[in-house]
Amino acid sequence: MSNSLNQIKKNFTEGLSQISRFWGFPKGMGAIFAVLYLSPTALSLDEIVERTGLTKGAVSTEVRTLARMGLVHRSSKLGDRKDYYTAETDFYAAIRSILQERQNSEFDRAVRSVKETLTALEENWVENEEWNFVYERVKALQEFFDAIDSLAKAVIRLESLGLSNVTKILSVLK
Amino acid sequence: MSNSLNQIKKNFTEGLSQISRFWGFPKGMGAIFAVLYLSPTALSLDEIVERTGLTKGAVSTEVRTLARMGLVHRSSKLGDRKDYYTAETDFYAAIRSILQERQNSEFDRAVRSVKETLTALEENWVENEEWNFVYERVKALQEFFDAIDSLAKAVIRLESLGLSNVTKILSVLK
DNA sequence: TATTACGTTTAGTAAATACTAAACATATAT
DNA sequence: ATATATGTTTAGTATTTACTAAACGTAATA
Repeated sequence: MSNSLNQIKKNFTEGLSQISRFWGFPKGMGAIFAVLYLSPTALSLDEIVERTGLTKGAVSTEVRTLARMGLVHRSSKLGDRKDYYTAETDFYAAIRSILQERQNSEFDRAVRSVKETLTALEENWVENEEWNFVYERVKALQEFFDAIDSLAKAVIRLESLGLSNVTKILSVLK
Repeated sequence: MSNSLNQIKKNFTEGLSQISRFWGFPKGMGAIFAVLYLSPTALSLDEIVERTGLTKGAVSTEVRTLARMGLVHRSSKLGDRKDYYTAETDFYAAIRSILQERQNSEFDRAVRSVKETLTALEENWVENEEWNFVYERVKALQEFFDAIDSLAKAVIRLESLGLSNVTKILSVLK
């Protein structure tokens, strides 16, 4: 029965919605990506609305952030003023894109505040045990963040190298 | 002035709170970790309450999940029935612990649903173009998740090797 | 056995977030 | 110029999540 495929698609979409929520994104985002990912053709905004059950407004904004993350692509057909959307299928590229997105934003500001703590400690320096202790700890955290940062940058640089290769490399290390 | 150190600590705590929220954890968790991290001595639950401004209930539950993640450790002093808490300072160990925690939980269940989609497609197979298309896509996603999974497992295996070393290795690759 | 010192659980509240419905903006077609 | 088709923004609502206040459980002490 042909209905079976729709049922399967629905299950898949629900699964991706959950995964989306798990990573701290709205579940609607996962659903939108899922319907695009399973569609052989590019979909218009209204088609996405129809298949996800969300409203135009929600789809409009969420599809934009998906595009900014590089998980979907917006295109247009000649002589048709609708926008059309397709899913990115190169997930490694998408990961790079997401990491790059995160480089800026909230996170960077917060990490910077750790570095500021460090300089504040240096500038108002008082030689005593606790001051030393706090300084060492903050410094260690800052170095950790630096390491994370360079790891992220390294991953970004892996233009053509699939994540699976990285996995192989890591498994050789132990 | 000695007050300055408290001010610096407060800024630091606020920074970690934001970082915590950014990664999808309650900001209170970040605050709790921060005060423990900057304390030279182990702190009791009530001391944490005092320094974070949270209530006992909140600290009680959040300190427990921090402990489960391996980010703090619970200990007790002889002849004192309070529990005492300290921050984990080996962040690489903590990362491993968090990854391990996530192995189970929500995420795994969702990922499994993708695999289920795949078998559902195989079992109800209908030979046509769309069916093939959907199958290929779902399969590609499933392989991607597998890669992520083995990457996580590889990282977990890196007992003694610091993340900073991984960074170096990655930077050599490009 | 009653009291005290703790940690945990629970029931309710406040705050944050995702989403809806509808007004709006803009370009195209009539 | 008016109407139509489209995407966006906005204002409000519903849902979820973090947190509070207080009751509760439990073990140690008196």
